[in-house]
Amino acid sequence: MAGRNPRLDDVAAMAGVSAATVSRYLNSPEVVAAATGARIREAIEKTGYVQNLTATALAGSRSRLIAALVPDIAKSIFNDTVEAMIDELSSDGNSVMLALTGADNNRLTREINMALGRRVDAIILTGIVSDEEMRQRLRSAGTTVIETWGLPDDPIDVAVGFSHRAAGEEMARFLRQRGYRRPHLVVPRSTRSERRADGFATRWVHDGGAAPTRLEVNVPSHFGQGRLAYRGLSDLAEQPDVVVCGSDWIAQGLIVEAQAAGIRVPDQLAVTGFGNLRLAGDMRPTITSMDVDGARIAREVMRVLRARAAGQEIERRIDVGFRVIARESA
Amino acid sequence: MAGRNPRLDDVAAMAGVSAATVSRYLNSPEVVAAATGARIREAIEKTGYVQNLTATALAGSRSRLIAALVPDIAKSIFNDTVEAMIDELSSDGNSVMLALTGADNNRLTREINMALGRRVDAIILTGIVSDEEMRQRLRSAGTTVIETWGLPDDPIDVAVGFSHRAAGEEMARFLRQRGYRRPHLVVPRSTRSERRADGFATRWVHDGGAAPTRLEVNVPSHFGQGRLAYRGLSDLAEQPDVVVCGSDWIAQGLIVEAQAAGIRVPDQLAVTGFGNLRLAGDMRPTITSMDVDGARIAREVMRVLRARAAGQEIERRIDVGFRVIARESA
DNA sequence: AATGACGATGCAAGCGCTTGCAAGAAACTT
DNA sequence: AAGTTTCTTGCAAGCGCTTGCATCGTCATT
Repeated sequence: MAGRNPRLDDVAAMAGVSAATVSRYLNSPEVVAAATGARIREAIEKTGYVQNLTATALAGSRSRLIAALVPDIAKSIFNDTVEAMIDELSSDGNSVMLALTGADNNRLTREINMALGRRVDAIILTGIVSDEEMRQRLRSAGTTVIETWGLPDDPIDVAVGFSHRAAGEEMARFLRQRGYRRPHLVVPRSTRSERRADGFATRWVHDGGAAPTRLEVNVPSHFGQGRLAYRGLSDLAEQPDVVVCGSDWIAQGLIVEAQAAGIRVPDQLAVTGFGNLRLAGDMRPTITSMDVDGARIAREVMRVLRARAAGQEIERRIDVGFRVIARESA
Repeated sequence: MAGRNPRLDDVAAMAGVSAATVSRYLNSPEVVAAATGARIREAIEKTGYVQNLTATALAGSRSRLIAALVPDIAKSIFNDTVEAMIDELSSDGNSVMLALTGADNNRLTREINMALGRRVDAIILTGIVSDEEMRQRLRSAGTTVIETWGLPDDPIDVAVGFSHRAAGEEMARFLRQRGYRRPHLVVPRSTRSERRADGFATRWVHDGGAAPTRLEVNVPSHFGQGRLAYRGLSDLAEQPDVVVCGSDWIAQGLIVEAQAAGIRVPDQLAVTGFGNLRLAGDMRPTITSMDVDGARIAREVMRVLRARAAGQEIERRIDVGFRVIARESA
């Protein structure tokens, strides 16, 4: 090797053209003459040239970098969405900066600043940014900002998701119709889960039921919390006939604990989850859950991004809906 | 807003210093005089300046961008490691480009090129790059390359992991000592799993056992494959007394299916997993598994990165080991 | 044959920051 | 008080690419 990475100039010199032409060939091959293109291709091959995307980003107007901020990836309901997004984005020639924000506002702030500093083409948020100052900051940054999974009334920029409240209501309707009468809610302490629980309760009462009992659990949720939730049932004055869990993990943990105690699910106690994770369909009994099409969210996000790149207008709120998946557990 | 983002110049002008001084303040505050620093800080505040890290990367020698390539994140045993790494890296002021490679060599190639193009400071690989040409390419790229989870004899650059063969041997020793006699291996089609299975078989035979039977399953592994594996048992001439699964998911799927068929675990059939995922300790029965300290891997990776950044030498192979976690299932 | 129109390429001015070198000011030495 | 050393800061040349404008053939058109 010549000691340093080959540059555009080197390729240009070898192909006998100017750097500008090589640049054009790289970005829109159709504008350079076929013969020239062939020579350039050959020169690239020979020199082992790799375009320096940092320089490209600085000189051009796009960075082809997208920031995705998620709470976590170890046990997240969003992973399918995130995975699908990363997949699609990179097939489109983008790189994805993944940042974890946890439940911590400081980290969110730090990562948003980082993203802004890298001049990303878009910031994809999962979960809700509640800090009003930060929302304002993002609005004025002039970057495309996509909030996912939720569907705020007034998105920062564009939102792709569904109404958690409506999802809660739907679950209430479903269980009521199945004949359950005493639901108990296990609610992770996250805005979204709480909203679903509220929707459930409102609807349930509206339909003539008694206000459901409710247990709050910490996030991120996992099996252990389901077990805890099961044990918590004994504190209740009246035993529920169905436990509505904020995630499939909680549901599964609760089922395991119930079964260990000799309780038959769903005969003696029904259980529902949320997220329709793989495990929901694979455990015994299979778990009744609520499905959100993560891949669909990813696709809509891509549609927004492409529209923006092409300078087209796009609706600000995109509802991808949800649906109850009835299985054995309720 | 003035129509465009504020630049270093703007801050400099407002603070009454040159751009160079502001740059110095940003990168090593201690070299600029305290009073000047204060003025600059104020100017930054007022203008709302956000350093353009693209330009920083181009002008400087570091990009503070790290590429992490993983097979997937939806159902990966690596997630804890990846999460811990992203966490630590971003506290250190780096951004992480996460790319998914699947099982597909083309995608790996594409993402490595992308990373090289962005002039990342390091590439962190999870899983094994088997393509010799690619290994060579990475070697000559002059970037820090860290292979994780595995421990090849001849790393591309640095490797942080453990010997899968040794892990397999250890499991064989453990089960033999517990008195099991007829193991059956459920092996995902990945180099690492196969290596563990080979280690197990070799050791088992060496210790006087009969060669274990073996079932291969596709990756990525999940509960469903465990169920399949359970059903596959009936094809065996002789029934095993313990099933050694390539992942905790497979183990759990198999247990669920066995229990549904009325088989008691571990009395009638013992099961082991791999990865010591959360679920291993949370299901009933709890699953005997093999633990790899993902956070430790992340820490070692960070140590390598810091050493490199400081220009220090570092060992090329870092063994983080593993250990059997004995629980109820075997 | 003269005139446009058009396609292909080159020129050169950035994009916003870093950093080696040098100079002026301030603080010590002797 | 002159000579050193140590701090601070500014100058200016990059880092490697993109892109508006200009140029120059080449064809098609009249």
